[in-house]
Amino acid sequence: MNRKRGTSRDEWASQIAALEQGTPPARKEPITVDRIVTTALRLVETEGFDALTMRRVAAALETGPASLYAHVRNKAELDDLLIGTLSRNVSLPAPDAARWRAQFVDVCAQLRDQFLRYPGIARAALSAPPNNLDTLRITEGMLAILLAGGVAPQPAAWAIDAALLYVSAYTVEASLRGVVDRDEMLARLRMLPVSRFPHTVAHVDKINAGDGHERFEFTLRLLLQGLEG
Amino acid sequence: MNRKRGTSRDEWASQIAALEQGTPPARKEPITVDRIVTTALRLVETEGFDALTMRRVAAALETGPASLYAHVRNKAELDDLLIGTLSRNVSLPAPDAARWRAQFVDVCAQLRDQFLRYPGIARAALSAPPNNLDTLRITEGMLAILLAGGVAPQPAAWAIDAALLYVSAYTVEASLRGVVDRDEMLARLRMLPVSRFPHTVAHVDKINAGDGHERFEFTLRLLLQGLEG
DNA sequence: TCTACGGGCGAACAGTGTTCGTGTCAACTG
DNA sequence: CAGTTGACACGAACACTGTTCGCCCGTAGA
Repeated sequence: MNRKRGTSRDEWASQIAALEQGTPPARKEPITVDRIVTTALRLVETEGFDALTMRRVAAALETGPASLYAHVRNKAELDDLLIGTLSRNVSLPAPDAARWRAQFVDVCAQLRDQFLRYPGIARAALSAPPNNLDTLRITEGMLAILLAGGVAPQPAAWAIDAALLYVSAYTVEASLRGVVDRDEMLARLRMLPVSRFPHTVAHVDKINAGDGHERFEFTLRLLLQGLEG
Repeated sequence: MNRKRGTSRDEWASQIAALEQGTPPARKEPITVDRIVTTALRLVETEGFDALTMRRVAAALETGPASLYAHVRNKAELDDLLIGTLSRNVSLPAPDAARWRAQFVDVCAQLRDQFLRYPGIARAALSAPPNNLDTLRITEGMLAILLAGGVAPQPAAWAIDAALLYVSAYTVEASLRGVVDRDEMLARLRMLPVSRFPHTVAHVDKINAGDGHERFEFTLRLLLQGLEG
């Protein structure tokens, strides 16, 4: 590719080349933050958060890594944008004092499903929490639900914080669960010496139980049950 | 350092050199897993988990990174060893049915303090949980406390899981808290438009409140309060 | 028409985890 | 005591990572 001084001659040549190809102007559509974010999300969805690399995103956009830094300050900022986009996907209900607990659990479940859809992305959620405006939108919605339910502001704020932390930790662990499968871990638990781990081996089946997100909802209900006094 | 074929001549020279120095044989004490772990822990304690690098550990041991792989399979395994060592530092009480809640909270607080002492190491705890024998020792102890308190096995197992996840998430966030300070975040919260974030700005002081680990113990008590029926 | 500017991007820098092959010492064996 | 063996130490390199520098170029404004 001889790129020596682009005169009208080169332009002429590129126009002719454009005629030859199917796509009309063959002009590469410009890189935008949105294109970066959607590309990154697709990458995380298919290959996991560890595969989310500036180079991989750039390659998927058919460019070099340096091009991304005109639109995104950091990889950290990219991570923030991702969890912001995910947060924008959860819908907040109008607070209903009658069923505030169910509403709260539902919001958490939405967030959980968003995180589970993009394996490992919850690690990013644990590194950026309060700044993001989209995250604040969720906490505001949760606060509205709890206050409508008659919960005092202080316990409400702390419960929201705890719930969000739990959702993140739960999804981080869940996306890790794919690596080591259940049966293998169950077998290892059974190998434990009964002398040192009596209760663990006695209830090994209870420990690993929990089809679907039974465990998840159990914890949240436990958290909410103690509220409102 | 001429290292050409170490004959008895070199040995002789090194013995003489040993005489000159204070330390008797000047023989580099061999690398062991323990030395690696303690060095790594010191590194994390002073510079944080991000500074924990195979190269940094090797440099602190005055060697190259390749030397570590004779004793540690992975960096992941090193991380596991670290959280194992930390777990070994928490002492488990003999279950007392009368004060099972306090005992449970105390164990969690011990783990929390261990994690807080080594900033960021909780991220490693979120990536290795159930395999480690030392972690299982803690869950066994917790299970003993809860069962002694009259909690049913299934809720007990789930509550333990939830508590451990919360401790990890809490400490991860806490070690991040050092980067962005409270006042700055509080100021940003006050800038929010009241139209969109009415409850958040109304109770901004409650949100950020919680001297010490008030928030931490609040959440755990909330979790335990719902148990035992 | 000329100029300035901002995005695109190749190349490079400083790190990272990990492996290969070679060295070198210690202890067991004949 | 001599010789071999095997485990450990480690320099160098590989394939990556995030990030920056500086150049090119196309468009917009004067």
